[in-house]
Amino acid sequence: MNYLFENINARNQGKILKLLEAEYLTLPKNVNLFTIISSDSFLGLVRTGNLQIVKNDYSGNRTIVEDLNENAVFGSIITNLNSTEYEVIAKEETKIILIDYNRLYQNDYSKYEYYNEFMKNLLKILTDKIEERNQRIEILTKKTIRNKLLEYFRMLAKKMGTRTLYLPFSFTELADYLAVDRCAMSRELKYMKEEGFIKISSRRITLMY
Amino acid sequence: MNYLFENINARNQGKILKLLEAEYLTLPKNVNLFTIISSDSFLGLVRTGNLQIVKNDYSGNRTIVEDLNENAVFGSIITNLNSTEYEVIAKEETKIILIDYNRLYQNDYSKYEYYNEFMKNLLKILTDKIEERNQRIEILTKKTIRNKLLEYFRMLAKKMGTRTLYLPFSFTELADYLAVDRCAMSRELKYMKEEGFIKISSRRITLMY
DNA sequence: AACTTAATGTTGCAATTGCAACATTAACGA
DNA sequence: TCGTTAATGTTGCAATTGCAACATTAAGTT
Repeated sequence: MNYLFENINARNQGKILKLLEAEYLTLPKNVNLFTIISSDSFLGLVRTGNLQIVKNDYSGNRTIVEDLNENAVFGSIITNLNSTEYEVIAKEETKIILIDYNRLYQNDYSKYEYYNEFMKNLLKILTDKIEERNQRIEILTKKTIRNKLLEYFRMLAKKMGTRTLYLPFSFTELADYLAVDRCAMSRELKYMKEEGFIKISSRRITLMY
Repeated sequence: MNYLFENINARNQGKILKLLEAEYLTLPKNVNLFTIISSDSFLGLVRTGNLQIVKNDYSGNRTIVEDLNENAVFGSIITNLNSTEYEVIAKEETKIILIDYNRLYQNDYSKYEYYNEFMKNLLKILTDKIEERNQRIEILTKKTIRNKLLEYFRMLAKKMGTRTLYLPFSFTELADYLAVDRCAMSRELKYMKEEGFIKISSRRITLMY
């Protein structure tokens, strides 16, 4: 895991947040961030709780763009939020920090050695975000629901190092993530169970191959 | 466009490249970078020419991960290349610079003020890469070939600011990009032409809606 | 120009999928 | 605990798509 403040002590952390005029916010459960603030040019950091970035497009489709937990970074540096199509929803009470995105670039803080560390961390986080996107693209690129599921399961299993994995979200959300019809996915999972490929009990899935 | 050396003069550019022990390479047409070098932990910069990062997965599918021209940045900071599945192919003779990825993080160059600028540029480039990925995900998320095509055309048209757009790659490559069967895509394009949605002459496409 | 190779176009057909409509179960709030 | 809402499961059916096989055209090479 990469944290924005990795290798930066609490004191310097505070200095950075002050330099950048960071803003502290608490989002109640099920509240959309954009009902509280209007700007979309920020770098956000989840302190505690859980956030989802959700896109509702004109044809009524709903997609989870990101599912964010403690220490996760979000904002227009990562997702173009400048559209009414996006919602940033707290799935539970969530504490966040917002940093004006422009301040990151405007000033030259290179004289503060810890700021350089901060930038390095940010770089690493962005690299990870790209990797996340690449993985999703990898999955979406598969031509059948079964192959999308298998690719996804394979990745999760690899991350966890076992053949048993826990879905980080619900089946409804999984269907969104894979960009397939939930019912069709449910049917495919049934077939895969029947053929002995996988075992499912609630969100625990075991690969049998 | 964002360049790695934006706002850095030639002299300091040279210093940075020296600090980072950058390596200069020329790739002949149709040559895979990995037939020349073995390391995959680098940050690459295209000086002139054209590169494609292509993935061949185990089931024989071929996908263009990236299509890179002058000033484009590539490497494991953006795409996990640590797999024999990837090829970095020069579509024409291409000059590149390679920087050992680890050197970016290992040392503390914050004393060089231009290095901070360099990091900022890199940050901006990564942000753009994420945006690229998000756009592709947006497209791949559409459920029909027609909607994928329309979403893609819409984005290109928006970029160009007109209803007429030029495909940056061939139809075969477009099918890869959209992750659909080329023949099925060709059929769909025919229908769209017949219905008067679009006009096509070679790679120039005009939106009629 | 002749030849080779790559790209594009076309179509029938079977497989996969989305959609709709509904049943069942789980989760949640009063 | 009851009632409500959200999540999950199920299935028929029509639409979409991938696949295969082949024709045509364009591009590249000698």
